[in-house]
Formats: sequence, structure tokens, C-alpha cells
Amino acid sequence: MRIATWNVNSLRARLSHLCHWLNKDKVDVVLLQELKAQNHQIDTSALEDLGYNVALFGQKSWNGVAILSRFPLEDIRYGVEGAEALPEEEEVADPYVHARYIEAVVSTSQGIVRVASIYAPNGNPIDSDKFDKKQRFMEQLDAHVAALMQEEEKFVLAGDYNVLLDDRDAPSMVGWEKDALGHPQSVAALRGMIHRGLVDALRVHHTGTGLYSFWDYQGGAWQRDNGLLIDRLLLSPQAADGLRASGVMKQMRGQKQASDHVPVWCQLVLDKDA
DNA sequence: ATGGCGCGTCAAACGCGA
Repeated sequence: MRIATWNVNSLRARLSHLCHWLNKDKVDVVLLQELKAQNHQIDTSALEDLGYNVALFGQKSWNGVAILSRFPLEDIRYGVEGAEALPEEEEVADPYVHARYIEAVVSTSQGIVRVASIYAPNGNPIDSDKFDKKQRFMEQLDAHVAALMQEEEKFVLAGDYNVLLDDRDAPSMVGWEKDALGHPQSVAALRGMIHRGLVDALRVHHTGTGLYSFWDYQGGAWQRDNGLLIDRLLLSPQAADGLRASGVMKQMRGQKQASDHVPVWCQLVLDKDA
């Protein structure tokens, strides 16, 4: 099974890129972030025609997450707090509480895996309440990870964590400690979560420098390969037992009207005898 | 590094992202 995560920076602006990719690359599960649209503004028919079940958690203007799956989706949950129903539009007023997390169980004949699409707050500037809300989101996520770990099941928590974990995740770490992405508090929050026993799929297969998932639109970042690694797939130990490969789809950043992020993927076998 | 990019909203600049 192939699972990918992609911050699309507007689903409507990137729908043709998404369909073009999935038409030639039959990824089984796709976790999307930054839909930047409400559910009713999104036409999912092209994705359904490609064979995907679609679970949307949209929001006006900002944020928004989704799960696409070629297998049935069960037990869909909206928000880190685990609401089992899609919140009403007017409830999705606080962008730091809502439309940043959607979770579901992917059910196949080979077994099941719980997946989540995560869009952590950027958190800048660090002297604002945005930074505090980023930390609060990470605390909520950490508590949820702790609960999930008790189940000893296969799960994949993937998305845009908006945190630089170590000095491989940017060309230079100079100055990042004063930014919400590299602030010691952000780094400690994500590292603490991972230390509960999660496996950072990309780093199993790619241990060196220069592996990025984001290149800013500004300052010629793509042309200068001035990227960041902030999109990750974090696996439970039971899921990581079946991890076979991982990678980033760097070439997609070079497309016309590309998202500033590229998909990050991993290959899993669910049947441990396979 | 942050004006310089790109998106949504709303109908002109502005908020936001990272």
C-alpha cells in the first residue's frame, strides 16, 4: 500500500495537478492539507472517477484537510479531539481548533491502517498568540498520540507539521530558532511526540541532508534549492514493521503553477507475512 | 533575509503562509 501526504495550497487551484498525478500513479491513500475551501466548493467527482473515496474537512479561506482512499474509509473523525461528525460551517470559526485534522480507518482485505491528515499551525510570529496556539495544537496532538499508542495498532499520522526537526531539514539552521518552525519549543513538542515511539518514515531510508518537501514561492527558493523538510509521515511501530520505501516527489515543485509543497510518500505492507 | 510569490476574499488592497 502506498500512502502519500501533500499540502496542496488550495485544492481548487491544484485539482488538475492532483488528478494528473493520481491518473498515472495509483497511490492508495492521499492525505491532503490546505484545501482553502469549504466542502460545498469542492467538486470531488474527478477524484471519485479515478476510484477514490473522499473524506473532506473544509473551511472557508484557510486550512482544510482531506483523505482520499482507494479502499473503504471507516470511523472518520474530525479534529484532534476526535469529533465523529463533521462540524457545522459556523462551528469552524477558530482556525486553530478546526479543519486541521481528519482521521479515518482504511480497510483492506490485507488488513487495516488508521490514517490522519494533519495541518499544524505555522505559528509565526513567535511573540503572537499564533505561536501559543501552535503549541496548544501540538499538545493536543501529543495527547492523542499517547492514546493511540495504547491501542498497539497500525497507524500513520502524516501532514505538514510545520517544524524543522534537526539540521538536515534546512540548508542552514541559522536564525530558525527565532522562527516558529525552528523554535526550541516547537522542536521539543514534535520530538517529544516522536519519542513516544513513532517512526519518521522518510528518515528510515534517507538519512542525509538536502531532502526537502517545501520551497518558498519567494526569493527564488526553488531555483536555489533553498527548501525545508516540514511534511512527514509518522508511523506507529506496528505500521513501521511493514515500511518498505519512502520518498518525496521533488519534480512536482517544478511544474507550472505548482504548490509550494510536494507530496511525501511511503510504501507499506499491511500483511506481516507478505 | 522577508517587498519581491501565490492563494482566497472581494471587488482594492489585505491577510496569510513558512
